[in-house]
Amino acid sequence: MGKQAKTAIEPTREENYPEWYQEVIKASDMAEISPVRGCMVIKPWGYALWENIMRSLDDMFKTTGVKNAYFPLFIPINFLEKEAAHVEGFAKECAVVTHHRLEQDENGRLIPAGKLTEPLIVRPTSETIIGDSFSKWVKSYRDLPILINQWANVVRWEMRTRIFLRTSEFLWQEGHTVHATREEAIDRTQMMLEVYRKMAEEYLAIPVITGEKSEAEKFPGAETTTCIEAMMQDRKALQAGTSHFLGQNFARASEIKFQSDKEAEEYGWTTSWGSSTRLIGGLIMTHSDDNGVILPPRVASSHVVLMPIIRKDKDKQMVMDYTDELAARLRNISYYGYPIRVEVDARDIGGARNWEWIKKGIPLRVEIGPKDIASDSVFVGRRDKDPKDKSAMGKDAFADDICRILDEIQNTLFQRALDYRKAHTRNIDDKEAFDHFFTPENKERPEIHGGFAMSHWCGDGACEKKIKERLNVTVRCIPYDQENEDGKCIECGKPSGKRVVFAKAY
RNA sequence: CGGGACGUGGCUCAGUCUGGUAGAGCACAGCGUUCGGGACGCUGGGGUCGCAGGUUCAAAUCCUGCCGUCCCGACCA
Repeated sequence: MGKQAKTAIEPTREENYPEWYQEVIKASDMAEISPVRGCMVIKPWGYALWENIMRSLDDMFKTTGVKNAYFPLFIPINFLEKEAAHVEGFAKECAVVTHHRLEQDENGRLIPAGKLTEPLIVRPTSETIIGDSFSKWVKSYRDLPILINQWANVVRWEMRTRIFLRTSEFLWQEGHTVHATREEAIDRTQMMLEVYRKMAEEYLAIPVITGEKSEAEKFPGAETTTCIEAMMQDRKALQAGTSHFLGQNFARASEIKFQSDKEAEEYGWTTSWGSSTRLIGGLIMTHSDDNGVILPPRVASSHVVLMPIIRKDKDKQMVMDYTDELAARLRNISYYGYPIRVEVDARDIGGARNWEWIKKGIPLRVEIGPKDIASDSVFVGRRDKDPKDKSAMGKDAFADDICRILDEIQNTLFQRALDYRKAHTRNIDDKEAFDHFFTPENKERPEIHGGFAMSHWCGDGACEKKIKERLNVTVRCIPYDQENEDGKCIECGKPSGKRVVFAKAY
């Protein structure tokens, strides 16, 4: 009769969202903070999720003709210097390597010796180092387009870190392309944004708004930055992927030039696009509840856990055989081209076993005991339903139906998230209503409030800045999917032809 | 980097004000009883009290510095 909490995670989302987030991750065993400031250890349950995300994205990239390559972790400082806006954007958060040797002092302490004549930065992003290679690879229009992606770690020395959402080191992919024409580069930017939208919505079950960033929010050095924006359960916006049209800015900086079919020397048109382990943070904050993580089946670390229930020693062999046989059968089933991922958990640790898997977010939990076996059935719990809501199914029916059930869970999660976003998205045309929307009732301990305000904006950075200073609300994106509509800027009242998404952001 | 809170077994915390043998619950291991159940009993393992100095006969406790975590801000995927 232990002290049984109402929810597996404390505090609840309502009570303290940021702390809930930390606790959910801890309880799921996906990752932990490391002894290194701002860095995380991604544990197997979290890394499996990342592997599935990587695999799906990688397949999609390759379908569009992109090939993988790898570029150095270290970048000479003068490479970064080449693009002015880029310098301004990244210089402050660069980790710098200044020495190449350690020597022991009299106390046995290791002291950096061997100062580098040219310090190196640890890549915060790779436009410049990849641009250097591209400048050598591109001679003629016949060499174009160049379509490259790398899976890598990057370092941005952030002031404030949050596991998965903003860590000093994080894992990501960065795609870099060069094209002969502006139009082709813009097409590529859009194409990759669509890959991210698809990844978010169809795999992670995170509904997103696609659009363009404002001048203030765009990538340093980009001509335009496009993005996917999602609403978390605290109603803040999370940028979950970006695709940049870089114009000729980086081509000029890195001397990416080619001979056109008209025999003229021209600068290439480049793009870059990235998504990171932040997606995992977004997934957690979109779907998880007060009992822990909920993983969408298409990227879930595992799909189903089989939990044999063994009451008496004499049953043990029989129950285990039945379980192992079902595990093998399920592993032979293909779900979107890959085998069903099955865990068998035979630990005798009581109900804690069941709750562990709930907190880890596995889509399906299956209990298998002598009673079930007698009727050739299994006892199934779904993570998109209440923990107590479990039901018996014929074993064959379960195996035959598992893909459909997983899809059902996938769809439920997406629909739930979409409904939530819709419920907290408003068209707001009145400044007072706008301010009220973004102001918590309780200023001391702000409750979950606000959401996405679809409001008119004149496009002036000054208005954007005023709103940010007053409410800490920014233009998250200028959505593509909307009709042009005349209105007045929510801040200054000047005419505007479009609504934009205003929200507090991660 | 500014403001605030905090740092004691894996986790949550007591002990700090008033210096005097490091504690509890949960978790973990063993045995037993239970169990379609986030069980119960007994036994046991595990902590140089974030780090480094200082004061003192004596420091988790007092002083100084540093490091880290969380929250709010500035910055950002």
